[in-house]
This record gives sequence, structure tokens and C-alpha cells, in this order.
Amino acid sequence: MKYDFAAIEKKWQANWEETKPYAAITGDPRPKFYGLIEFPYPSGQGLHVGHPRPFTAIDIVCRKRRMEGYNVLFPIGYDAFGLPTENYAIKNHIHPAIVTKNNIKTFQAQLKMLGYGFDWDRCVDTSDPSYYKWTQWIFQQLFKHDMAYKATMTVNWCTSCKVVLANEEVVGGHCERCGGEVVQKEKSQWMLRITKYAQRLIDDLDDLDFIDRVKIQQKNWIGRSTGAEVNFGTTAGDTLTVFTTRCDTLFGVTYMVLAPEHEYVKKWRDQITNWDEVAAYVEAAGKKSDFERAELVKEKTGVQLKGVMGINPVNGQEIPIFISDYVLMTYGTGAIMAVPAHDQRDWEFAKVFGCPIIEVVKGGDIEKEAFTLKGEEGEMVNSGFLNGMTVKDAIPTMKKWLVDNGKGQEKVNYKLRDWVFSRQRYWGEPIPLVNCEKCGWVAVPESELPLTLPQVEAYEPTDDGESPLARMTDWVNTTCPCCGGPAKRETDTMPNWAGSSWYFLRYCDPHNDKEFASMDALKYWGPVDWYNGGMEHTTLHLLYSRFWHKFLYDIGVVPTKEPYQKRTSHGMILGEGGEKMSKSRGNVINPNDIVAQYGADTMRLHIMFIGDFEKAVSWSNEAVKGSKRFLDRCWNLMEMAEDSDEISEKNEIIVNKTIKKVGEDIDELKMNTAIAAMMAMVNDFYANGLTRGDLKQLMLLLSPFAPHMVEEMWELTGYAAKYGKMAMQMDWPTYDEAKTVDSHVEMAVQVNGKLKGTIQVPMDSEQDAVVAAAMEVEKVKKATEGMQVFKTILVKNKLVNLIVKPAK
RNA sequence: GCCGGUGUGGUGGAAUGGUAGACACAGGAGACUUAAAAUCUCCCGGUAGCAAUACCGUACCGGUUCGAGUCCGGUCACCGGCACCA
Repeated sequence: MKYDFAAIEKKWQANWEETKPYAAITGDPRPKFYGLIEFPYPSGQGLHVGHPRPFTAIDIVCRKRRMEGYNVLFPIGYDAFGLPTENYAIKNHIHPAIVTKNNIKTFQAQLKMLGYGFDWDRCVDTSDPSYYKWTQWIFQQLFKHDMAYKATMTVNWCTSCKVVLANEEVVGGHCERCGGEVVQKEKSQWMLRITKYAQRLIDDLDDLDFIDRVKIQQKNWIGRSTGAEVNFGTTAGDTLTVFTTRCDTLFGVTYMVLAPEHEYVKKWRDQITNWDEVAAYVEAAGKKSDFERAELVKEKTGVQLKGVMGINPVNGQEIPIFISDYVLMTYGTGAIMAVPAHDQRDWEFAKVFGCPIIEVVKGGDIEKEAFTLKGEEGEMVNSGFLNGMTVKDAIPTMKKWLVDNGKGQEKVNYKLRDWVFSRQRYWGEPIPLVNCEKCGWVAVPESELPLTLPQVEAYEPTDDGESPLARMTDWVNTTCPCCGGPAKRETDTMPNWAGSSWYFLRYCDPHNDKEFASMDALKYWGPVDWYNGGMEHTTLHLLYSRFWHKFLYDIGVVPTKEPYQKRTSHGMILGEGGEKMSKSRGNVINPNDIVAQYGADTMRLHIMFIGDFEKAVSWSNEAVKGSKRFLDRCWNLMEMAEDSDEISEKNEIIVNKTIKKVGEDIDELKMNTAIAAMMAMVNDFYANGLTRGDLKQLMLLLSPFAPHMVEEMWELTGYAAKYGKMAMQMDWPTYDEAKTVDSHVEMAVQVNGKLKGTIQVPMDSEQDAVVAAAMEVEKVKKATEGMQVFKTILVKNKLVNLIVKPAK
């Protein structure tokens, strides 16, 4: 018999729509649990199989928490601003708001189809003015606290789309969408000072329950390195400051290098005797994209600034100064001291330009390559007062010398850059600022928020890379809230990361029109207890939202310094054969098809059973059958079950064992082994028979995985009437530890570490009894014949290992 | 190059240093059926053997251990991230 999944799923989804068993109640006295999944971007393609994996996993965790007595918040929403919608709108001349609305409808239907226990009354849409009013409000707080500033910087410009692209949208120097060439262009941008939080973003990871690879990746991205700033004199009179992590090698400095954009290059124009050559190099470097500068340049290039020399502070030696594009303006001071003996890049440059290479740490062969020791045990040579020291000791000694002599100071640098926050796009939150000639940048009064997106006729970006909003002169021209004089609105919009940086806060209090969320609601629900999401967001969304949250904490509007207590991450779902799913490969799996053929419960179960949650797995249409077969077997147990509400004696052990295993596995997201354990229990039921009481335990365990079918079974077996509750509202089953193990155990018998057989012995048998039983095994007899047992290793209830040698 | 991760049957995958391959998919055999599907039961790493059994087996080489898929050192391959960060 097969169960009628279509009718059953429809019935129970209608029931849940009506009775709202997933409603979260702010302020409820039960302990709270806040489970979160990354809200989807409502694309035109609808849900794909990638979504249900994390959604189902956290849904299962939340369902279990409800049964354990928690007041659970498991919300959903839509990250609705973004480029694909805007491009679709451009192509089809439909307003992006309408496109978004339609897409959300599709997503909602699909999410409901899969039976997720979301609290739908808390649904948010980042493109809804009642939502982005508060995104704008938060931005204004950033602005008011000097955390947002406008700066001119180089951005990626697609020559074909005539549009500014984010770094993520540039693939190998070309536009991700059209493949056109991407060049660098100077543009004035809003920036957020995330770098101000760099240290705290590292330090506070220690108290969080994030999986290690997330912590490591965030730390690497922030890229803290400790070293020193060293002040070099120059013959031009200016002090040239560099950053180094290896101040121990100062005696090995044989030249200096500036980034081509360094301010001193222009400043020294009159003293530089080869200016034409220098100017040409600067211009050429400026034209190169970052991609070309990083990727294509194998051989170091550069030009010496003739006419100016640097002066090494430790020995007063005059050294040449070069410009080269291997030195980045965006890190450190944009200038370096070059130690070719102990830095591979400097070594390569020195070889090209014939600079001297002076060894200051013994141990390598600097004729062949730079000696960049990994440990810190090398011995200093040719280094004046450092001679004879280890590198480890030389670094602090030199630091102290620099400070004492006013030649430098300790310094920490980060790779993290400030966050480019402007997009020259239509479909994003308008930045709620106006520019007044007299007052400069001024925030739009809070009473005027939300500053809504005006209706425009064309969403296409303009030729000069301005936002489409710039054409709306009626909207752009306004008055200054400060002085009442003429002012212009900012026409750039926010990036799609804005709305997602705080959405988990809005879920706590989604209908509040006085505040982004009340402190009471935030205190009740915060922080998010468990947040699962993709690794691809580790250094973007996850970092950005931690930054926003810390800022909100600092201004006293959120109660915790971190937004998420626990972070886990799921592996990708690949197509059959392990290839990435893509339209061009034609291997995309649509969840709708699986649900139509097998039902939502099978879909949910299978996507959990398919493999280790953290690892990538390939989808197999064939294998889905197994999960469906299991559900059918569970369903058919109803006919087999004996008429008793007690757990049967014959199944006592397997039931208790399975309750323990499933409960523990769910908490570790090991859904695959939890399901395997339930399958094993069902196999036992088929072999040994079962009571309705046994089945009841299975239904409770299976309820989070296959909620529709279980509720139907719960009703048919009479439990719904008996308890007046749905299965999902029952208490999570408990187990008796003593009953999770049999009275007898099977133990392995080894002779000299080789398996010779197994024995059945009473639980917790002592060594003598085990050895006696072991000696009864034929193979053991044979293997120990004429031998002397001189050592016995007993692992209780597991194994006994007899170590033998020939008897004399 | 650097930082993470992974490598187990025909396949997806299980295994706190303790019986490798749980649980499934595919495959094989049987029961039921006029028949097929479905369902139920059994078999299913390799080599040799009628068999009992023996030997081999968790990418590769070595080590620690009574015992290693698991720990340590080295090598290779693949995946993800970063990449001239001084």
C-alpha cells in the first residue's frame, strides 16, 4: 500500500494555515529558541533544490525544539532588492516591484508546499517601504556617527553595459553578465567604516559557536598583521613611512618602493630628474585593472625616482626609491622598505633592477631565492646591534629601538577595507541624504522616512554610470532640511547587502512602525540561537551583519554585541555525476517535480538522507525512491501494529536506542544517520512485529522530518483524538539510558590484533569470563594452540584481544 | 603560492583509536501473482576454493600502538576561499 501524499499534504497544509501552530509568541514564559535560515532572493526561476537543504534541516531542529517545550521563532522573508530583478525589468518593461511581487508569490507557494514551520505572520520583504524605512534609518545612524563617509575611489566599470559593477560581479576582468571588458574608473562613493570594527570582529568570534572554517575564513579576510611603522628620511626632506612585519631585517634594506599612486610621487615632481619616464609608468599603471596588475604581471616592473634618495634610519645609508605596481596603495602606507634577501617579491625586483641583496638572517641561500623563514629561529648577521640574536628576539629589540629613537612605532594592519556602499542602480534602497551647497551632506528628517523610490520611466543606467534616479530631476532637486536652501538628493542606492544586514532583528517585531524593533522584543528573542547559511556569505553578508549589529549595540539599540550565537553551513547540491547544476548543463532539479512525483515529505526526507549536511552531494533521481519506500513502509506499519499503547518488550531496546540516536543526531545536523536509525528500527518492526505504542514512538521521531504523513497517521491511529493535539505538539520522546543496551552484547575476539570471531556475553562481563568464552571459539582455539597468552586487552562490551607468543 | 577541506564497495554514504562498509540506490535469487508492477524475505568489497576457510582491502609511502579509515610525518589528486597584503 502506498499513502496518498497529495491529498494528505493538501489537507494538513490547509489545517496549519488555519490553526497557525508555528506562531512565535514574544514574551512567552517558555524558554525561547530562535532558528534562522538565510532568507531567499526571490528570483524568477523560483526555488531550486539548493534551498530545501538548509531550510529542511533547521525546520527539523525547530520542530524538535517545539516538542521539547521551547517557544520557537522560525521566520522567513525575502531579500528582494537586487540586480537580476532590475535586469528583468529593463528587458521586459515591467516595474521591478511587480516582478518582485510575482516572484515572491511563487516562492511562498513553494515554501508552503514543502511544509516548513515558518511563522508566516512575521514575513518581511526588504523592498517594502515599511521595511526599508528602517534600513534607511540605520544608515542615517551610521552617517550621524561618522561611520559613513563619501570618498572618491576607483570602481569597476563595464564598458559594454556602461555600468559600475561590484567586485563580486567582475569575473576574471570581465563583466559577469555580458562578458564585456571591465576597466577602472574613479567615482565618488559612500563608504562604511567597517575597518573600525576589524579588531572586535576578530576578538568576539571567540565567544561564538561558529564552525571553525567560518571563523578561520573571517579572520583571514580581516587579515590582521602586527608589525611596525618605520620612518625613513629622504633627501627631499620628507619623512617616508612604511609598514613592515619584519623590522628585524632593517639592516638588509637596500631600496624602497612606492605605489605609483603615492602622493610623494607628485610632490617630488621638481626633484625627480627622470619625470617623463616616471609619469609614463604612473599613467600605464593607472590604466591597468586590478586583475591585470595582480594576475598578468609575472616579471616585476618599475622606475627609479632619480633625484631623491631614502635614508635608512638604522645606519643612515642612502638608498634608491622606486615606484612599482607590486606595491599597493590600499594597504599599509602605500610604501615599503625592500629587503630582497628575505622577501621573495623584493628579491625578484632586485634581480631585475640590479639592487644589492644583503643577508641579515643566516640560514638560506640568497643567491637562489629569498630566505623567508617560517619559524623565528634564524640568527641575525650584518645587523649591528642585532647581531647574534634570533629573529624572535630581534623583532621586539628593534621595535624598542625605533620607539626610543623616534624612528617608528608598533602598528597593526588589516587587509579588510572599508565597505563600498553605493550602487548606481534603481532597484535598491534610496540613500536618505541630501547635498546642500551650504551645509554639505544632510540626513533627510526621520519623519520623512521612508524615502521611497520614485517611479521612473527607464531603469537603464545612464552612459556616465549615474543611477537612473539621477534623471528624475523633480525628485533630485529638493530643499535642505537644515537651511532650507536648494539641495540635491543622493541618487545612488544601497547594495543588496543592506537589507539583509539586519533582517533577523525585524523578525522579532515585524509590524512595529515606531522603531525597527522594540528593545523588549529584541531582549526576548536575541541573539539568534542557530543560523545556518552558505559558506559563500562568510565574508560578505555574515561579516556585514555582524558589523551593523555591533554598531547598533554601540548606539544602544540592540541588547547583544553579537547577532548570532551559532553558525553552521551546508554543502552544495550538485547535479548527477557531481557537476554543478546549471541551466546550460540541463541538470537543474526543480523541487516541484520531486514533490509532484513523491510528495513533500519524501522530498524533505531525501534531501536530509542524501549525505553529510556539511559536504557537497550529488543529486540522484533514482535514489529518491528509497526515501519514498521508507515512508510507505512506515505507513503500512499501521496495519501490522498490535492493539496496545505500550512499548512492546521485544522492541524496548531498539525504541530507546533510536530515540537517543535520533535526538542526538538532530542536534548535530546529522540528519542522514538519524534517518538511517529510524530505517533500522522500521526494519526491526517488520522482522519482529510491533505494537501501536511502538509505532507511536516512531511517529513522534519522524514528525519533524515528514510532518504531513505523521499527522495523518496520528489521526488514523487515534492519538489525535486521545491527546487532543497534533503529533508535532506532543512532547519529544524520552528514553531510558538503561534500556538503550541489551542484557547481552556481542564482542569481537582478536588474537594478536586479528579478528577471529565474536562471542555473546552478558553486559559488563569481566575479563576472566570473556576470555573463557573467547577460548571456546574454534578459530581462537586454533590460533592459540601451543601458544602462550601473555597479555590480554579488554575493551568492555566491545572487544578482547589476546596477545600470544609460542610457548617454550 | 597561502589558508581551509576532502579522498572508504558498482553508486550515495556509515564508523568516541577497538568486529570497516551501518542505512540506502543499483544488481542477483526466492515468495505472492495467469503475468507484470508493487510488496515481502534472503544475498551482495576483491582474489582463490565445491566448501570450511585463507589472503588482500579505507588515495600513496612511512611511523606510533596489542590494535589505525581514524593519531603523527611525508607524497599525490580533487574541491572551496584568498592571492604581489610588505
